[in-house]
Amino acid sequence: MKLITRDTSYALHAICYLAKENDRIISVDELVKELKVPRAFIRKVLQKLNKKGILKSYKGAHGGFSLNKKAKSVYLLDIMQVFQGPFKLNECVFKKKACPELKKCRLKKKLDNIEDYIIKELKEISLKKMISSKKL
Amino acid sequence: MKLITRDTSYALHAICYLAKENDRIISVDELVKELKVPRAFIRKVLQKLNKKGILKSYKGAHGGFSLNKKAKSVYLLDIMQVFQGPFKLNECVFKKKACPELKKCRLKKKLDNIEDYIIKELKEISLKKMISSKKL
DNA sequence: GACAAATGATACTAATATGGTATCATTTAT
DNA sequence: ATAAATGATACCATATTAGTATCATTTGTC
Ligand code: FES
Ligand code: FES
Repeated sequence: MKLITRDTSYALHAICYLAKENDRIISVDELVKELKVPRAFIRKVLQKLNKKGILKSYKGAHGGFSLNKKAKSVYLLDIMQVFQGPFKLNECVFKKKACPELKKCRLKKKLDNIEDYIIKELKEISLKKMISSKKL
Repeated sequence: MKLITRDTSYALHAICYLAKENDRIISVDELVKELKVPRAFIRKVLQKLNKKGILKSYKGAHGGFSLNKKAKSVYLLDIMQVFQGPFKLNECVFKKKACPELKKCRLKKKLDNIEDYIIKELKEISLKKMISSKKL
């Protein structure tokens, strides 16, 4: 039961590396050397982040990637959702038909509360906080 | 990105039903009729819960299942872990070798904090709370 | 302009997890 | 003895995750 998949993990580490290097353009080659991650896989990850506007890409010789936003306005939740889609604790599914007890079910309400909390937490963690050396 | 799989969901609903019926022995047939869930699947789910000591089973004619614990001492986390294994936000994996920055990595620390929080939350939700009609 | 160095786009494969089914063995109330 | 139940297991289908490979396009440099 994991909340963060491999691609999200690679993305996080790549983005953290980029953030620490400020606006330097960094090639896939450099990232592969630094992070020891499969080249083809990380390329796909970076391209996706570029399409979502989190990274900027530079084509051609001496090309590469850099952050497209301030480190304090990139959030963990956003990165997770790029690769893992929207967050849903429990769909409350019984086959095809809508859950009959939806309105009075306490379980569903509890789960929704937890979901809201997790989302709030993940939204508060900015890239800046991640790479900071300060506590919390 | 879902935190609760289908089998956990079925388990929760079955267990809630059992809890509401106190110590009555309830057959798979009854559960299937009540919950409209695939018979073979729910059987597997119930057998697993029995092995883990959360349910008691009664074989033979008029057999079935009942709760093996007080509703206030069965927790959501336990049920989830029966089907989904131990909770791990992020394994911090770079291929086979241990993560080199494990000790100073802030990202890892943040994720661990979130993980701890989720576990704490899920541990606090007892079956009794789930089926209660009171708030929170 | 030729060329090399980079990313863009896309299609493919392999491994694992999830969701579900089927079958036969065993136990037990009647 | 028999029918009604669970136990144990093996199997199958689909989706997701993880990873690879290939060719097209862009761009700096000689
Ligand atoms: S989760 Fe749907 S009624 Fe409980
Ligand atoms: S998660 Fe391992 S060094 Fe950051």
